[in-house]
Amino acid sequence: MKSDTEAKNRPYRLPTIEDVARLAGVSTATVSRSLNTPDRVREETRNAVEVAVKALGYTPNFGGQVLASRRTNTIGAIIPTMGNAIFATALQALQETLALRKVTLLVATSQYAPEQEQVQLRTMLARGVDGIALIGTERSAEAYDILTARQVPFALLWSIPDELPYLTIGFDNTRAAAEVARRVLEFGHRRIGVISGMTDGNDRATARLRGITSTLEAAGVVLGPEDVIRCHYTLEDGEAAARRLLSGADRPTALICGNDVLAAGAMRGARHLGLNIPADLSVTGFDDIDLATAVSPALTTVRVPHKRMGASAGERLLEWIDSGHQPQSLSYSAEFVFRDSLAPPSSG
Amino acid sequence: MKSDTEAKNRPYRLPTIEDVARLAGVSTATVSRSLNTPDRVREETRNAVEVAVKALGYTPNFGGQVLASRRTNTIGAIIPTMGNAIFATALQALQETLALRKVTLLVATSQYAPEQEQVQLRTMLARGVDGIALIGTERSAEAYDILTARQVPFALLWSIPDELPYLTIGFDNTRAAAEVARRVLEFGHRRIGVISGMTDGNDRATARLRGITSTLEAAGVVLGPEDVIRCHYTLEDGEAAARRLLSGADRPTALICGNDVLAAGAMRGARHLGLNIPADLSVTGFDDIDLATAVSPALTTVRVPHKRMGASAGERLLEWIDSGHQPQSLSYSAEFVFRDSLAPPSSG
DNA sequence: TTGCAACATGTAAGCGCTTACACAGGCGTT
DNA sequence: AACGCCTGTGTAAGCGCTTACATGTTGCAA
Repeated sequence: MKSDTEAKNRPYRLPTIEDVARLAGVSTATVSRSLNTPDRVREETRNAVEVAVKALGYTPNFGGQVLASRRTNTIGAIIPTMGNAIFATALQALQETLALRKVTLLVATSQYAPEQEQVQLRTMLARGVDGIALIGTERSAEAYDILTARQVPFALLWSIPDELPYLTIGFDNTRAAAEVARRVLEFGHRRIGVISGMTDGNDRATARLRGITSTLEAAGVVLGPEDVIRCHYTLEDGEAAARRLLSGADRPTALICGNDVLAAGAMRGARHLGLNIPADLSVTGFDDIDLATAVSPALTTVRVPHKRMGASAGERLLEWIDSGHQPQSLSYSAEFVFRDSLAPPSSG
Repeated sequence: MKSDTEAKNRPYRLPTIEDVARLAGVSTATVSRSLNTPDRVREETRNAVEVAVKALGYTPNFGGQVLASRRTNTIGAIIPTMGNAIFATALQALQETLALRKVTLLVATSQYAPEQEQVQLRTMLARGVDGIALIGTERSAEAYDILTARQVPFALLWSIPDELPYLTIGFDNTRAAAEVARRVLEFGHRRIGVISGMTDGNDRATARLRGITSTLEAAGVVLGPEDVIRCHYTLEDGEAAARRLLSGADRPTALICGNDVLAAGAMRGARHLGLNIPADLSVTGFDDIDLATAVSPALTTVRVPHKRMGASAGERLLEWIDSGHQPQSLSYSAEFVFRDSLAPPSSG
């Protein structure tokens, strides 16, 4: 009975290192060394092992490897969503970097929900990842506790240190957003609406909003609560927010948006209201994803170094894992990108 | 010396199942059962174990678990790129489905390159994934050999069986593309350009192109080699292709594109040439990603059941893994979505 | 020739978990 | 009262690999 069942699932048992050793006429230790540290083995022996490996179609068993070496060669990443190309692409850059080093990427999404993130975090740690990449710095102390208790190397992307002792690889969201606001002001706008992402639990959104409001206020443009909308990051949310902001009597002449998706949504909303961009309304985004140049007029936005952050995260994490020492944090700059969606307000 | 080094890396050794067993006053087998099959353990015992687990902060060691159970609870997915939201979102749906069952997702991208895919495939198998999701059906016999030799459950997404005995979860690309062509013809277009993705190694692109050309030909519209451009799937490629197709003397009045990204690129190209859409030129896409409604006019396209494919892939793979039997393939329908980018040609 | 590195390989002890099997005790049936 | 069965738990044998240590070889200096 039992052998029957077994036969159904695994007609032949996969070759083990022992099979290879036997066929090559060496010990399992030598096979292991041949595969992992080839330079510690005589060429002749190495060849014999290689032949045996090929003949049997041997691949090391992952579980055995992990158990014995205490390494999974796996890194985890938890991002808010794959729906936004900015994260998806950063992830791809990370994965490509890791692939060069034979490390694989475990991914999960949090949907911008801290509890979700924590669940995923736990799962990843249980999977024994050697390192973890997370977006942003704002999360529960508990989450950080889990991380540090396990002594797992981790990198925080997208933000720069808030005096945190952790490895961060990011850019100054506040400053970048402030520059957008400054440019909008420079074009002469005074009635300005802001479409921000949800700020709770999201330090990037918070930082950007802070950059915007403080810059505007410094210029004497004070935003009322009805001038700022916080919403989720979808086209529909952006559109709805724009419609609301534009429905009042004293309509804004410019909409500063928390990211390109919201901005594209806002543009769609404005269009539906019969407004012309940028003649009747200027719109700015943030991220500079492809979408920014796919819409018309193209979006004024901020170019976020997403691929570089993804790639660097991979490099630094691997460095940390190998050396046992936390590497230096990294701060990139985000570049303002001027395009046609921003223009002076029509004299009205 | 040795203990020094150890101390540096791991001040406290992580608790093992044995520590838990000792503290709870039971055997390791009972701890294991408490955790994996709680209903086989008396409540009282289970509680004792739970208390011990909490007290020690115990998490099962992944390597040990894998080695003993011959299961990694990990599923791999190899997609062409994360850059296109259609795949990123499908992946997210897959991941969410798996998360419900405590299974994690390993991801990799192939950049539409079969060799790349095969490398990634090997890596994933070496990681001992319990199942694999791949896009499309066209790949080397060798790739299929690897898969079947290892007897790893795998699902092919996005296409429907080409008489393949494998688990496929897809839709009829040919038919969907044919419908697009039919609609374009219905609107009266006769001068038609096609911007297709690269067709080699890409059965979806091939199928779509076939659907388009055969439908057009059946209506007496014969495409010359200069009317069809095959390019990569970026906005820029779409734009460049459109410029080329639109630069000739007898300009097409409609452009049928292999996906929404190409279509958005084509729209941008047309705009730069001073053409008005849809008055001067109709454009159609494929996928119905957010981008399709972010551009103006909104794209006529085909709604691809990407989330459902992702989710179903997860379910069927898990089913296969658990039961040991390959589940039935699944065929979804792809719905034509009419929007403003398609209109009759201007009488010129 | 001898002694001693340096190198190549083998031996065997785990790594932490799951699970087949054995066993004890309680229950219902005959 | 004897029997068999079910339930709950323990015992212990692996799962396949890495690696510290031991052993055997070789080459070279003394």
